[in-house]
Amino acid sequence: MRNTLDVAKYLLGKELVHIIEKQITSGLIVEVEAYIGPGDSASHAYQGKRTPRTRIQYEIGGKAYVYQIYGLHYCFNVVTQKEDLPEVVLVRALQPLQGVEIMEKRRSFKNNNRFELTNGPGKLCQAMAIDKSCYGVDLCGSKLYIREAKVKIPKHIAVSKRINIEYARNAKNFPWRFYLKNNLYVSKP
DNA sequence: ACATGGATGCTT
DNA sequence: AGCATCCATGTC
Repeated sequence: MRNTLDVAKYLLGKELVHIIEKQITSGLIVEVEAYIGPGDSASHAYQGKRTPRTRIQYEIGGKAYVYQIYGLHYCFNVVTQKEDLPEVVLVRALQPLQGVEIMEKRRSFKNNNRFELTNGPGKLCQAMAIDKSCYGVDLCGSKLYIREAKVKIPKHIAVSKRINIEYARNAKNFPWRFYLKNNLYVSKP
């Protein structure tokens, strides 16, 4: 079985697809972070915390963990492990592929830099219309799913510490952020 | 550098 | 019940 750090790296270059009433949007995953359960003080499941929000993290891998943050934005994660092992990969940035105009409309995107359409966890959820209704969705299904991309992009993986977890005492410097080197759609730290 | 924003999960 | 927190973003 793959550990979550391997899954995180594996997901880079894969295509995330969301189909809503024949409106297709998709993008290549170019930036991710791993959140590794009970021992990770940055994880929502730190110390085995079970709440209505984290429930899905304890189910079998391959499902969507979506949560709202700051009352404003959603974040999309992939549950990665077997039952009762709450580990996830947060998707932080996409390289838009299909339905760019739909995404721009959802984001009220005007004269902005095209690299800023989906270069952040909240931005990509808005662009892909991922919200609470996607909580727990099977990512091997046919509505919101991840697949091997037909388009291939360079897969040189860079590593860094995770973003915006200064509160996470011991875990804040863990090198669990992975992104594609030189890819312009990666978020700006 | 700062306001925004509300669900979430703590503590009483 | 009340309250501090937060895996951002956009605009200042």
